[in-house]
Amino acid sequence: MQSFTEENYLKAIYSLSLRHEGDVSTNALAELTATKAASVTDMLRKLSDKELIHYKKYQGVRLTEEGERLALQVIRRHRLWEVFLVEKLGFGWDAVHDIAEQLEHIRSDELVVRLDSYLSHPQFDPHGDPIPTPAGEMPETGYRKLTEVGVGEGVRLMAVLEHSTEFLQHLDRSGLTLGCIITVQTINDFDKSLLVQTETGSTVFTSQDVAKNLLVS
Amino acid sequence: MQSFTEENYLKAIYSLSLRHEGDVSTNALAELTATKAASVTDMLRKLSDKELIHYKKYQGVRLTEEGERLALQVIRRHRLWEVFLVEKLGFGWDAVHDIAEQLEHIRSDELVVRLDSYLSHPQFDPHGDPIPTPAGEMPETGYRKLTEVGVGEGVRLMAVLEHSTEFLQHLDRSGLTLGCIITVQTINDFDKSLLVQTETGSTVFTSQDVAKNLLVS
DNA sequence: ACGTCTTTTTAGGTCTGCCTAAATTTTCAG
DNA sequence: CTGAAAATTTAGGCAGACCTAAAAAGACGT
Repeated sequence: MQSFTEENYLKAIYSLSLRHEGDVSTNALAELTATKAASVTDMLRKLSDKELIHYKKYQGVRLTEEGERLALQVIRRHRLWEVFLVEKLGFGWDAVHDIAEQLEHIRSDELVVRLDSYLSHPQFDPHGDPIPTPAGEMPETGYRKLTEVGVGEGVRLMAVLEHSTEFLQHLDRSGLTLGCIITVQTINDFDKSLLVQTETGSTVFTSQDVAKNLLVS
Repeated sequence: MQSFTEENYLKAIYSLSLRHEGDVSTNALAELTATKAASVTDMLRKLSDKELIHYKKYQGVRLTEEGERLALQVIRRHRLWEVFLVEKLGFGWDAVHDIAEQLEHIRSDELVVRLDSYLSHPQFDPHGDPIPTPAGEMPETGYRKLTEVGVGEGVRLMAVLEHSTEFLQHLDRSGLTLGCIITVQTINDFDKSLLVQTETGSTVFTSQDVAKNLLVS
């Protein structure tokens, strides 16, 4: 059995290994977990002893099969709870991340099974992220970042990569909601910012920083 | 802000101070929290520094107003989650205690407010225990223990004091459910065991150990 | 290929919550 | 009232997860 902290490290390693090819660095983990590199090294030794990660000193880190299974289990719980908080308790999608960070560590297999069934086996969380299967597989989505879409293309906003309250409230204010259809009107060369048109006809200015966190299909 | 452990000690002190008059002893706390007396002493010093308990060495311990407020807040969360687990997720009343022990420590005021409202402001948990008010007051029930009921008296089973899976499954097997009406037929003098008749007409043998954990009105 | 800069690890320390063993205080029987 | 037993506290330690400072390893420009 793993501690909350260990589960958080596994999740962090998983999510960093999606972001960049190759192994995950100690410094990147330190930043994501808001700790110092030395603390990360301590934990890596421990996770390595438990055979949850492949780790060679100075070489970066990668999840073992078992480590990935556990990481996906935590992510599954996190996303199911987010669905519960939004669908059942009526929280806004911008308010659920921190609470789900706590709920994801509740230990009870039966609870996850029942919650999943109570929520009618949702496939996606309120941010559009796919929910890992009970068997520990992450469904493929094939979404692209909005930054990869060309001028004139019409696409649907499917998911967001950033879950902070600030970012999501910014989207709300811009009228960008999950599932809405948007068309890229202009791409500014010098800063890669975009002008996109929404279903309602209004035009929204979107910086690259925002666009790279929007997934479309 | 308190740690999980501190919250558990506050809850333990609260529940022991209901059981016996006067201050709570170190040993009683050690038994309830499944730790050693020396560890309890450590924690009492800490809680005393935070002014959550009245504590004089060798004299036992009592919650301050603030300590009681916090204890009741934890108990409120525990009982609300138990209602959720039984009413919404379909758990048996014998299976929810351990999960609620974890959920009760989730930190979010908004979550408790929404959960309470989602559950339609329940007054009692699945074991018949009253749910403390948001203001931090424990509702009075006036229930008696079944051991205090005389022969021939007909009463209604309102709550149970013991929440272990084993005890609750025993009640289920005996046909004793919350809300059922029972009549005391016989009290055996030598071991204080009872014969009670249920609504359905069947007669149930009830040892004193069981009867003292049944609350009726 | 070499010195410098960056990254990572090691060494040694803190704080929390637990432990055992020993000392102290309280209780209670006679 | 007193001395043994019981309850409690103190002393000193350990493990988890973090820290700072210093050492070691790796990366890189010239």
